[in-house]
Amino acid sequence: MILHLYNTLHRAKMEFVPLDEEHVRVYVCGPTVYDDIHVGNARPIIVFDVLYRLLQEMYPRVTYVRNITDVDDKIMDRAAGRGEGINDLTERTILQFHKDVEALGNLKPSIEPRATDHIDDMIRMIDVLISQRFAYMAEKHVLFHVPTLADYGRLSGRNRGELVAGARVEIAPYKKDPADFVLWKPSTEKQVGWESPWGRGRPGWHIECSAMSTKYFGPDFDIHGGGEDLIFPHHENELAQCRCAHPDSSFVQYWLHNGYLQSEGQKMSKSTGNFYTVKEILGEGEREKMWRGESIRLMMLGTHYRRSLDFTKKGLEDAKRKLDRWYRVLGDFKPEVVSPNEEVMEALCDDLNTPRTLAIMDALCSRISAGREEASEARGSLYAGARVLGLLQYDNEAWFQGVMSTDAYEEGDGIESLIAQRLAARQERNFDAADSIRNTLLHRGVVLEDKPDGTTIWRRTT
RNA sequence: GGCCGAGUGGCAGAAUGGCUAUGCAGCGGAUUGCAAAUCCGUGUACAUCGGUUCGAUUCCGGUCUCGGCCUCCA
Repeated sequence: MILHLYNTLHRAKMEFVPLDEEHVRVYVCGPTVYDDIHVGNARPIIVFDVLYRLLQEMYPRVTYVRNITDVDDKIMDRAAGRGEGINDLTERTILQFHKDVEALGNLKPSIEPRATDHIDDMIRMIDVLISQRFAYMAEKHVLFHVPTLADYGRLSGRNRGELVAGARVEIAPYKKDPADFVLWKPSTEKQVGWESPWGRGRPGWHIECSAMSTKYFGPDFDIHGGGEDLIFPHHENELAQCRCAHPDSSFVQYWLHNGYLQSEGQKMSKSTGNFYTVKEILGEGEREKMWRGESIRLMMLGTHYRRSLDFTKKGLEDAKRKLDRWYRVLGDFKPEVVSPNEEVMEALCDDLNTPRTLAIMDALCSRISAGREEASEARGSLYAGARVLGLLQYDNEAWFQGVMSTDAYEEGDGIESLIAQRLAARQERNFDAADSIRNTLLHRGVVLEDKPDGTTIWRRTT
């Protein structure tokens, strides 16, 4: 099976050939930890988690690095605004981040480096750039000099003339060239900072990913991913730094970028508050807002990763229903072999075509429940397909009846006793009483199903 | 203004130069005390105008519309 991936650098789908067949290396830009992640931040994490799982199916060893940006002006501003220490803010945010991404069914990355643990690596790289005359000092800043790299702009498909012409931001007077960007900037006494050959200061944004990817992978590696908004300037500048610091290397072989999210048909915007945080969608105790992480995940995978996706409550409901169906069809089935079938692999190997994968799995599901399929084999395929997507990770009972938050629901005992009362009423053919109990439970988010053998099962609606 | 991407049936969303996407919703039926779940059957599409072609939703060009990026936002 050959994996094809859309490479932003070449604007085309290309066959994936790893630099080292024995060890595939993937780097993805992680969060800046000044606030809880929103559903837009969750998309690249889910998408590249699927890529990570797929690569693990195909190659003996995969290293997945996803960084945490814990030094940034937004962090400093937020902490100052709250009168809180920077470490308190970042530690708390990272804790919530880990809860969120786990609830969304993501594997842990192999390495999760933090920017603040790699200041020395950044300083060394900046030093090389200065000594090779790709960077210069000006008013306590160190700046990368863009004209030193002839084909700067190759990744984002723009030239310097366009950049300068379209610049919306005021250009700092100490820049030799308007396109030059910061590698190191000075910190005041009160601001967080580190000693460096250029005085006490802190790194610019782009240098951290360059320094950390180089540290863990060396100057060349396979895949670098992130949201499409990172193409410019972040990834363009990473590329520039790395190619200048390591002139014999081409840095990243495959650049992958996921599309943006909209929210309920509107642009997601922090200023209008038009976005959901992951924490919010996962509920934290409010039943109406409570959604399973897997519902969010499935919804995200229902649209191809490079297209824009409208995040809606209706979409979550659809995803939940689809998962119900899959869980129902599988029951307590656990297969011995969990390799996805060829059809599923083919769809995923076509630039992670998850919508097509889902269609294949729906077809499997229909064939199983219509009794037209050698059930255990089809169930195995369904299970394995779900596994490579990071879905169906719950036990059946936990999915249908489990509580997501301890204080959110009544105990299951109350439900069982009401079901028993209803059964008695039905046996007396007192259907009004029976229906009233069913409605009571429905209002508590519990749906009943009477089975042909006279038993009644129940499940939660969220 | 520059660059990039997209426009598919009621909704979501794939593939494809000629052949059913799929899911949800709808409609008809089976089943059920009623439901729920499940099954069977069923309708609706390819923004627009040209071009290439035996044939285009699919390729090319124009138009319109929408979205994204244009120095620190995934």
